[in-house]
Amino acid sequence: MARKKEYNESEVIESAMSLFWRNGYTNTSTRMLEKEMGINQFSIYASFGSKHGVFLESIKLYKSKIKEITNALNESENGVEAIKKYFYDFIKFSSNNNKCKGCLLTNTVNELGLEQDKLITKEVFNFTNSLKELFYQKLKESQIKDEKTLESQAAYLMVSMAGLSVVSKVFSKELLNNYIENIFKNM
Amino acid sequence: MARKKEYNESEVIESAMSLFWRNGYTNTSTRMLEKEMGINQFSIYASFGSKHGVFLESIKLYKSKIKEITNALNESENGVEAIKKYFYDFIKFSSNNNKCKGCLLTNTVNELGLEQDKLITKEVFNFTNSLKELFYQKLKESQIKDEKTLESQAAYLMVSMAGLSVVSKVFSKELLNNYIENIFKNM
DNA sequence: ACAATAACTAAGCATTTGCTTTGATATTAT
DNA sequence: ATAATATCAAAGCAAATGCTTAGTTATTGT
Repeated sequence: MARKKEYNESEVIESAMSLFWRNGYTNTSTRMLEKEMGINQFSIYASFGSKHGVFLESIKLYKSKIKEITNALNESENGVEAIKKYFYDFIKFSSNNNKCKGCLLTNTVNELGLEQDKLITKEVFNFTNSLKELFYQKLKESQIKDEKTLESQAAYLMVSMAGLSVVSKVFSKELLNNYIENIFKNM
Repeated sequence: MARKKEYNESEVIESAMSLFWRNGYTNTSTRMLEKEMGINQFSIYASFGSKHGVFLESIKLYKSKIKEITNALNESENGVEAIKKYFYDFIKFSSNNNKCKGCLLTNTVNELGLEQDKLITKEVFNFTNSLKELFYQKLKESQIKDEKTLESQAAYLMVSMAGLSVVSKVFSKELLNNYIENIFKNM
């Protein structure tokens, strides 16, 4: 019959994801993808259909990666301390030779806006909502607080986390640590 | 002698700034600028040299605009309450028919990264540093706290503000209000 | 009135973009 | 071995990008 592919689709997506994460969607050209993925345009289009197709697969991979640290939070029994650890875990997760790349999902929404890529937008809101829910559960575990306070604090932490995912790309580790410590000082 | 310009340079920069603010640098083309500024490419290049030149003028204008709300903070005597007001003022400032466009400076750093446009990067750090300093002064006015705490809280508020300038583009007014209220709950 | 000159319109330039086509190469079942 | 066919490399496509170059039009001091 026919020849076999010389590349592994999930391996080349790993490189693509890394490139999108560093440069954003628009500033990543198909020529750059070609180079980074190590396969040529024909193969990219044969496997993923379009640049956007490669991007969607990259997003999928990203989500599976970040799931590891949300799982750690989910399984922890340290309540609010576990949430704090989640903040620090994220910084480590998104760091690449001492520089944070932020969160691929929030980066994308920030770059393209809420309207341009509805699919990504939906992914982001799914993620932020479940994160808020997760924070709520963990807060409840370690604190005796009324419903309203729990809800308010969970929402606050979620927005703070979204903020962190962006400012982490710019500010020093020192400032970020101070940021996290102050957030949790009065939790 | 010669003919006079039919447009006012600071007027057309107002439109350019608005366009850059909404779409970002890369996603604003010279054709779009032409349309929005109401003058054609020849005139744009005659007046500002390049797309980047138009952008720098837009940044200049942006800074003069945001200065109004930092001035309000500077002149206030309400200490920490004035800082809180600054947070709310910013949201109002960046709102355009009920949608926040964030901060043009942080948007740009976020889009282009710290390396690509050193001039903008410098502007941003000048701004964040003076904002931190301003927060420090206002905290000092209304609180009896040791140097270290003041420094830490000022830095925390500055990073929170930077975070707000980004997340404001995405989350609802309700979530943003809750975010601000929680930040200042324990100040 | 008119020459001088700046501002205008619009066409055009090279480069880069996402994507496609072409034609060769390699691998498979028979 | 060979026919079939999926993979590859490389050239090519139309559209969009930032920017420039004619060539026309309007306003000015004399």
